[in-house]
Amino acid sequence: MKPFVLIAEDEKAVAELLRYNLEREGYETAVAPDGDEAMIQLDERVPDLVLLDWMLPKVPGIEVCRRIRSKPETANLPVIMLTARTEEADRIRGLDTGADDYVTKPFSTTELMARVRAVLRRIRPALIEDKVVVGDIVVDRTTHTVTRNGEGIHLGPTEFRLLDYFIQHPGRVFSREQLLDGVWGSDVYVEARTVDVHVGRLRKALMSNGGDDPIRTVRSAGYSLRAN
Amino acid sequence: MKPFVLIAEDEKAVAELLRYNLEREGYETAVAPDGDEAMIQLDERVPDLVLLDWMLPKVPGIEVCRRIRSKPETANLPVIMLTARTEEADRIRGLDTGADDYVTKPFSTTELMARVRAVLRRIRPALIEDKVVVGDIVVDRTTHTVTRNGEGIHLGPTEFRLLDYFIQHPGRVFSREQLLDGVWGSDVYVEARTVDVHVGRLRKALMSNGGDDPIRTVRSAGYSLRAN
DNA sequence: CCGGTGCTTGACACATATGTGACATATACT
DNA sequence: AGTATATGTCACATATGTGTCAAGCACCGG
Repeated sequence: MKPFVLIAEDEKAVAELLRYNLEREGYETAVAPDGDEAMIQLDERVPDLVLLDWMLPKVPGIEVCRRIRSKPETANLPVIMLTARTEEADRIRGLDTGADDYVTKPFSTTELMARVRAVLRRIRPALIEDKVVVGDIVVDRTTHTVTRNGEGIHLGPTEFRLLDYFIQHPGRVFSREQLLDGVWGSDVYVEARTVDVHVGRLRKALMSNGGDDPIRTVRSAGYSLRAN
Repeated sequence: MKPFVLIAEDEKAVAELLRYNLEREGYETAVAPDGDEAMIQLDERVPDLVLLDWMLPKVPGIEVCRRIRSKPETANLPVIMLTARTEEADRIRGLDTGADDYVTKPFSTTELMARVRAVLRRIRPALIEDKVVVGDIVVDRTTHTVTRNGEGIHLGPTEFRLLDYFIQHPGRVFSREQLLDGVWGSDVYVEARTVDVHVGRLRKALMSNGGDDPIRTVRSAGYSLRAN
């Protein structure tokens, strides 16, 4: 069962970005464009996590958060606040209200995804897979370790995140742009060709013990992890 | 290649609502505020689906629907009628005219989205699904793979797009010009004969495992994928 | 059965995408 | 500071895909 995330955010572009990234990391999502809608959806189905915009139309995010905490069935529901305000005072008020984490806009997608994972791991450890296995490759997020056929493999940070990204959806082809977005973050600018180099490094590392190439090149489309 | 939906609706608020929700779900949209405008836009570019208001200024929806059905190139175009009238008689008249579905205002957005998906899945499954099956051929867009009778088939980028295009409308015959437009893009100039070569390559690849030719040559008209 | 038109297909020159070693910086650790 | 490790780019070699042509085949109407 996929973790279900409610996105309470009125800016369409931001909501879409969140939805896209969450879904590709294997979450189920719903979007509420204002505070009222958020409350309605919360009544319909309790999510596993709420991403809550601070300034939400109709009912402000902080009020939504308060109401979430006041109802018994959602009292322990993890909430991550999104806000454009950077003032420390607000931050403290947000955490006081019971938000579990706090991210200021503009945020890096990869960072937010990491926070989402972190919060869920803390509150609902069972929902998050810490160890993913595809074929003979094992990725352990808690220890930051990769093994192939039992043998440990050393990967640099970027190669690790790259493999971690691929392993979310084995077999699926990702364009260089998607990989740059998901692995490097949508805010940094690097050449698309750089992806090739890192894929090459990842390949070399994964094949260092003699196995065959687990990454498939799809000409004019991108790369994918062999599903099997 | 997003599904393209034409919204023929004069009430701006409703049209906006539809547009917002459709675009959020990954559709491309255009709005026509009256019947004349709808007909003009239909001539310019044939959409994948039309949302058609019953009471449309200048040319009423039911008449637009009739005209859509009478033109060969739009005869099978999916149409969903929107209306405030709830009378059974109208409903029947609407379906008689050839609407594929019928939604009464006020409608729930999620319900309408579900109907849109349902109609498109029925009429043009290939637009919605990321895995399409025609006969013994399976095209998977997410993994960029093609299999026939379970055996993997390697296609170059152009051949893949060509097959993907054919599979949108199994059985339908496409002229070389249509294929150039749809597969290569309307901006590049290549010889019509080139289509022949690529069709040949696609055939060879698809028949490499011994199956029979899934593509039909229609002399002096073009090519089509055998519907079954 | 013949001629003509349209289609198929192998060859090939050219275009484009990808793989990879080298290198100059950046960053982290001691 | 000094060392080790990572990173992003480039340049060039290689692999793969593309468009065109032309010779030969298939089909159709007479």
